[in-house]
Amino acid sequence: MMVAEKPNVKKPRLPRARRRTEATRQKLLLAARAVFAEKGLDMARIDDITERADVGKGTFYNYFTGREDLISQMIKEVLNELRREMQDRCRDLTDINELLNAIIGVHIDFFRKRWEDYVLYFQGRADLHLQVSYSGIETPFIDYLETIEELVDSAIKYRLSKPVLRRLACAVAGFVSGYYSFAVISSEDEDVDKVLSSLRSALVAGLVRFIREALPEGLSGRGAR
Amino acid sequence: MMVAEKPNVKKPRLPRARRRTEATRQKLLLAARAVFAEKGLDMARIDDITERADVGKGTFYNYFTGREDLISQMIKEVLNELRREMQDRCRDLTDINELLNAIIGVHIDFFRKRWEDYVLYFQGRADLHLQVSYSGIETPFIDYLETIEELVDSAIKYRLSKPVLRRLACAVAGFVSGYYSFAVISSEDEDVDKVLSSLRSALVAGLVRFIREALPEGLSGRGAR
DNA sequence: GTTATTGCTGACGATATAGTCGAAACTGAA
DNA sequence: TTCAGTTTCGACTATATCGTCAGCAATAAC
Repeated sequence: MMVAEKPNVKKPRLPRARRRTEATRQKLLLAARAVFAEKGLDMARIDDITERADVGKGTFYNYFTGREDLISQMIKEVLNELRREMQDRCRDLTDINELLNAIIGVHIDFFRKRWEDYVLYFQGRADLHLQVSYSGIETPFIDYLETIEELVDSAIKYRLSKPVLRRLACAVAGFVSGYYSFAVISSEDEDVDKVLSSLRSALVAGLVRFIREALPEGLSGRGAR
Repeated sequence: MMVAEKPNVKKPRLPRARRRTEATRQKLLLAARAVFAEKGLDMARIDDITERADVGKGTFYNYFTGREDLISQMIKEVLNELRREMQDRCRDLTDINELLNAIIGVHIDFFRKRWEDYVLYFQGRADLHLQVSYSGIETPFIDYLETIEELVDSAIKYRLSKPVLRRLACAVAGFVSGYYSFAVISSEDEDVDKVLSSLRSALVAGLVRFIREALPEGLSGRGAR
């Protein structure tokens, strides 16, 4: 007893150490999320992050080359999670109406549960408008738009042109984040998500009409219905 | 000849000097606009601004107590102009459909002509989500929402409740800025404004439906129509 | 137990930026 | 011209923050 499987281990590749370092990385990311939501991407000091993560300052630079790297990685991760959730929830929706509602719904749920990530998403997007911003931020957002496009595209029989799909994606993504950002600052006691849901159908109705008009002839969703 | 009106001047209050200092202030504001659009609110150094305005550093502090003050004033001014243009263009529109289209149209025109102000608008809004941001920024945005609400309210016979109006305002403002922000980063060669206009009617159609449902009974615009 | 490797630390040097302030330039009036 | 009031200037100080690095601690290998 208590003997076997030692000789054949070869290289389990530092299982415990590996877990430990991954934990530190997560501590840093978690701390960064909080600090970013508190002070913004630019005003957050590295010291703030390491102190909140309760690690030495040097440790930060073991995991990231600097603030730019950190932000780029975080945005990439957040957007990937958002994309994954969209894909999961929309996997087999073929009705365009349902699909759009689902896409927006995913965003609502996502933002509600993860305020810090929403702030990151918004701040990152704001930086996209600048002439000099953090590098490596743009492509994740493009990929994110493309995911929406793919979902819409696969739910529509007739192919929409690339530009039209892109417009739809911009409209959906823009509307949700835009509405949310205003609602959050102006209606304290209201249940923002609930309300957003009611407006959601308004937008969806409009978008479906937009799609119908963009199609060559009738035929919107999966068929005549 | 060349004599009169000297004794009675009292104090025209330095008309020329006044103009001169106002010019300096404008130089600073103009420079700040450009620098903010280039580096963002936080990363813009005061030196950047004064240098671009071609004034000494100390001059900056003659006009503003610091960066916070500058940003607060700029956002206030930009939003006031936006509100004024909305009020001008929507003065006597009583059809809710037309009105919503006009409101969105004003935003499109405004943003197109003034990229730096759009960036400022967006960056400022992003900062509203933070726990610590520039002070004095929030109320201008609320006022701006309320202007939209007033316009909508005055175009509808039946009174909508305050929360419903607020939701509409958030939807309109959020949609335009949100769509714009994505469109601008993703479709280089496209005419963003043109496209936005086409999507605009989609949103408006949805919103009008939303309003109809929120009303006690029929009666949407100025009458039966 | 000893050694090698890897991860963690926080004080430190270098740099960058905010805001100040006394002097200079300018303005309009007399 | 002279003068008082006002505006501008930019060198300077104080401070804040970055990123480094030499040493320490924890872990894995032997």
